[in-house]
Amino acid sequence: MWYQQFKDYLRSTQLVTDEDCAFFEPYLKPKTYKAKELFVKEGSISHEIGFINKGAFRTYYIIDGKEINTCFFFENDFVVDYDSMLAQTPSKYYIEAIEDAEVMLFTATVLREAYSKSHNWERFGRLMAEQTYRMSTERIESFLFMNGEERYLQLLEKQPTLFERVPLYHIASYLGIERETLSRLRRKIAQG
Amino acid sequence: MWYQQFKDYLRSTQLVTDEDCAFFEPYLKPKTYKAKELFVKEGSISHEIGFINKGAFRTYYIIDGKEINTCFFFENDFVVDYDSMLAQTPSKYYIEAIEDAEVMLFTATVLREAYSKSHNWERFGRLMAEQTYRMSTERIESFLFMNGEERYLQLLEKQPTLFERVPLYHIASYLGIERETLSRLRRKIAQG
DNA sequence: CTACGATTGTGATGTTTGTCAATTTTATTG
DNA sequence: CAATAAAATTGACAAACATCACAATCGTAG
Repeated sequence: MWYQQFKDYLRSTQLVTDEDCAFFEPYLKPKTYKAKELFVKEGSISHEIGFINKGAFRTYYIIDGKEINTCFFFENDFVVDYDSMLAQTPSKYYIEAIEDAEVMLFTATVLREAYSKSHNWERFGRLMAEQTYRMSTERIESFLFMNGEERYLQLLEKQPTLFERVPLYHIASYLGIERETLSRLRRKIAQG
Repeated sequence: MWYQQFKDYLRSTQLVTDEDCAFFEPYLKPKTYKAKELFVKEGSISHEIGFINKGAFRTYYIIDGKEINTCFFFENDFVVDYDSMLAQTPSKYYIEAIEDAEVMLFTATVLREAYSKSHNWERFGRLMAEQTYRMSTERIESFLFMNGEERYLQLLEKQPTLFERVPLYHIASYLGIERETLSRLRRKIAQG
């Protein structure tokens, strides 16, 4: 059952009690997405967060008619335009299912209410924000410290599963390089 | 008086009560830094956070013997290697005073205690983390969306004061370009 | 004022990566 | 299985930026 997976995930964090979980229960809405369906559209303000039971999403923006990926989400991740949700400003991104997906939806309003009502949820929110920040720092550092080749090799090591589920041209744009450049890079590395 | 400035800042956020503030008071330690003095050294784990009453700091790392700036702090900012403090891992950065500075120091331990004791402080922590995350996202986007010239123009518009307090070669490395490139860029822009 | 160091600017040249156009390989669908 | 679409590769060329070497300017201690 979908809700169970969410609950199991929350329990595993050891941050909230069963009682805290129960608060959310009535506000959860299951939803499915077909591959290529949009979760967030550029220009819209994000009011919903999804916990992914199954499937995958990508976040991308369009510049000069070209799609650039900034983020991938998988099982047990929260799919959300965190930035747009936090600031309540129009999203600069699209979020698209790249596989058929099942998510549990809840609204930002409910989340904020949980933050207000429960110190535990507030802490949960802080830790989520801190974790998200650290991931984003890592990404900045990868751009500052490394060149395209090093970023590729690091990604290969850190998220090998990404390469099984996502085509290379999506990964290239995530790495901040052109798909042609990634292709040449891979040949160079393969040849030694 | 130094503490007053910190208190005024906290009040202005409207997130914590006078009582919440009072909790911190006994743990605050004023300290001065001379220009070029280090606040954080690469390899150390950050246990302290500083509220800046006066002065400026920069965060940089060294790669191939070259310093690269990632961040500047000024009055009413918290100077801290947030990443190292959160994860309690050795810092990858140096933080250096670039002007004589006065800060109010407090420890990460005290902050965590405040988080536990007070829902208000926990919320404060969440909002800080969220804000920091958003700033870091903006920086990532500036690298993905823009070239050196566009990053320069954006910085000029968003933080004009930076250019009055920080030499151009520091700004160049913050923008991710060489100082020569920035110089050429500025000439090109000046000429139209 | 003068001299020195710090900062900024300039020219010549090389490297890296992007762009465009085309082709090959792989996956998907009727 | 053939037809078609999607993904990956390749080569030729252009643009952006780095590097190195040196010159000009600015600010400040003596």
